[in-house]
This record gives sequence, structure tokens and C-alpha cells, in this order.
Amino acid sequence: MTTTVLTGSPRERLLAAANELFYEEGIHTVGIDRVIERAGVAKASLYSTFGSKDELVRAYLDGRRQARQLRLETSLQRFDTPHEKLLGVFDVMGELAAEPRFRGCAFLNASAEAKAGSPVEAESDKARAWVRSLFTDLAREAGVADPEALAGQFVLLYDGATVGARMDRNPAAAASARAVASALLDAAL
Amino acid sequence: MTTTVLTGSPRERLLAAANELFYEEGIHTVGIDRVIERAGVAKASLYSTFGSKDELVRAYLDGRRQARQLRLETSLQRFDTPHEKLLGVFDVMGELAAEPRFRGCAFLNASAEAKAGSPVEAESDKARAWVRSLFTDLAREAGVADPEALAGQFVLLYDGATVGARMDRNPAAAASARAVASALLDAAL
DNA sequence: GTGACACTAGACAGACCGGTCTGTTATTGT
DNA sequence: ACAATAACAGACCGGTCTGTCTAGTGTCAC
Repeated sequence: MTTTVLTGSPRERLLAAANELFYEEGIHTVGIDRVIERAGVAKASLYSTFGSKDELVRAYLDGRRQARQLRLETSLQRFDTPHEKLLGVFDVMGELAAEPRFRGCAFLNASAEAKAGSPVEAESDKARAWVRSLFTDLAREAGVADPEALAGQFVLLYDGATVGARMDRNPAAAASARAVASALLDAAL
Repeated sequence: MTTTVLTGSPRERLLAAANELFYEEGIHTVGIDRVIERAGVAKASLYSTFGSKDELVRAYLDGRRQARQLRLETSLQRFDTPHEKLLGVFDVMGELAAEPRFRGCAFLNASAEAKAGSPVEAESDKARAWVRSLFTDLAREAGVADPEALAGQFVLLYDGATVGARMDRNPAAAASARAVASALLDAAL
């Protein structure tokens, strides 16, 4: 017996199923049939709402981006100062990387499968630009001399921690990144 | 007309073709037929020497690992001290990332497509362990207090730079990583 | 009621996949 | 000279892929 996504409209169920399957098993290996089976939805419904698998993939990544933004924005509310928020990003990542279903960055994984110039690239760019701007804004608010430069370093650490947590199956990579980030932040003030 | 790999035995030609195609287009999207066409080799030759596509993929990753080790070992000879070699890794990466065919880390890309527990994982572990030990050994030779800790930080930056160069199409990420690495190294002595 | 609509179930098409098999050609060792 | 080997070319198999199409079902407006 296979579990089925129960909630909401066909569109929502399809996105939920795609999110689980594409993230956990990869985009290429998961066929349309698996997605509609998990969503409990007819194939015609998928093609009437999305038109193609490529568009479903794009929508899946778009949903991932929005979810990440929402999660970070709400999680960072528990920190008071921009300084703490900057480092808090790595705390949030550490929690995320410790979850059993963690499989690294969905955009990195999708880009590895996509050919250059595909919509996957555009979605990745959007997602990465948001993270970078988050770091830049927080760095500026924290009174850092060169916010763009520090944001660049933080993106470096953010990516490195994501890869380390994934490839070495070691969520503690986020804590290491946080430590380096803290030192860089203190030096940049 | 399609270009053909000309050199050496069928095994060598197959590995050369697989290396180009798998790295540039991904493993799943490239079929056996494309590989043998590029290699100028019969299908039976592939299956008599490798037995399966999975094994060809494994051999492709193994070749990648060896090539990377050789490239780094020879490239680092131009640096005199362990200190310079440590930072030189990022110089070498910068050169690599600036090449037009650069598509990020082959092991990261392959892992994104592979399911957990596949031989791809084992090959990735081997490749990553080597890089980590390279950093650890050099850090120890450089007289760093805690070589393992510094190596962990350098791996973080190494991964971050690879991802940044790939996803942002910006080879300069390696230079940023080198700058951070230099600061960390000076602080760790 | 009845037509419009949204959805389901599933057959189907055409391409492509990994992998096997047959048959042919070229080279090599003795 | 001849058997063995290695490589070639390509047909073929069963299965899976994305995407289309037909047919049936339930629901709602009016």
C-alpha cells in the first residue's frame, strides 16, 4: 500500500507529492506516474493544471523557495539583534540538517540534473539571490563596514555547510560554519 | 557529425567519453548509446568490460577522483611551504572554475542523482576523505595547533567555493574562499 | 432536469532506456 | 595457414518514460 496525500485541491496535492518525491529521490528518477499515484490524482489533472513535467518541476522549486523564505523569516524572529539573526541563520540550518529527511539543497540537487539554460537555473538564481540579500540586509543593519563582502563570505559558509551536512551526513557542519561566521562578523564590525 | 574519442583501448575511450558526457550533461540524461557513439565503440564492448551502466558510472567517478588528486598534487608542487600549499588549493580551484567546461563538483552532481546507498555514495566519500586529509596533513606540517579543526573549516570553504562558482557562474568565489582561508590560517597558528 | 465543469480511471502512442544476442571483420599467436 | 580472440555493427527485447485521448462520474447553477 502506498501513502497518499490527502489535503486540498488536486493542485495542492500534486505539489505536495512532487515536493516529497522530487526532493527525496531526485527529479529524473521520479516519473509522472509515481507523482500522481502519491497525490491520488488522475494524470489528466496533472497535465491540465501544469501542462508538463518541466512546469511541475518549476512549481516545485518555486514552492521550495517560498517555504524556505517563510521558514527563515519566522525562525529568525526569535533573535533580537541583526547580529544574532546573522548567526541564527546557521542555527536554523543546523536544525534543518538534523532532520531525517534532509537531502541537501533542493536547488543544488535540481541543478545537477538539469541542463544549462533550463527554468531550474532561473529558479535557483532567484532562491540564491534572496539568501544573499538576506545576509546583505542583516549585515548592513548590524553596522558592518562592507555588507556585500560579508554577505559573500556568509553565502560561502552557508553553501559549504549545506554540502558538508549532506555529503558527510554530518549536521554539525552548520555549527562549524556558524563559528567561522561569528569570527568573520566580529572582525568586520 | 559527432566527435569521437580517438585514443587508446576501448576501455580508455569509453572512460573518456563517459567522463565528458556524464560530467557535462549528467548521468541520468546520458544514455548508453550516446556514450558508445562518442567512444566509437560497440555496445558489446562496453558490457564486456564494465558489465553495467552503474559500474561505468563508478569507474567514471573513480577516474575523476584520481585525476583530481593528480592535478592537485602536481599543481601544489609550485608552492614551497605548507602554508602556501594550503592556500594554493584555492588558487588551483580558481583556475579550474574559470574553465569553460566547469560544471561544479562531479561527486556532488552525481550524488544528487543517485539514491542513498548506491556506489556513488562510496566513491564520493572516498573523494571527500582525500581532500580532507590533504588539508589536515598540510595544516599539521604548517604547524597549526588543531589541524583537524582547520581542515574542517577549509573543507567548508572548499565546498562553498565550488558551489558558488557553479551556481552563481562566478569563478571568483574561489578567491573569496582563499581570502577567508588565509585569515583563518593566520589565526590558527 | 440538464448542461457545464472538474475530476477520475486507464488505455494508448511514440520515444527511449539498459541490456542481450547474432553475425561479421580484423588481428594475433603458433 | 588457421584457430582464437577482440572488436565491430546493429537488430532486438522488455520495460519505462512523457504526454494524449476516451469514457465515465459526481457536482453545481439555473
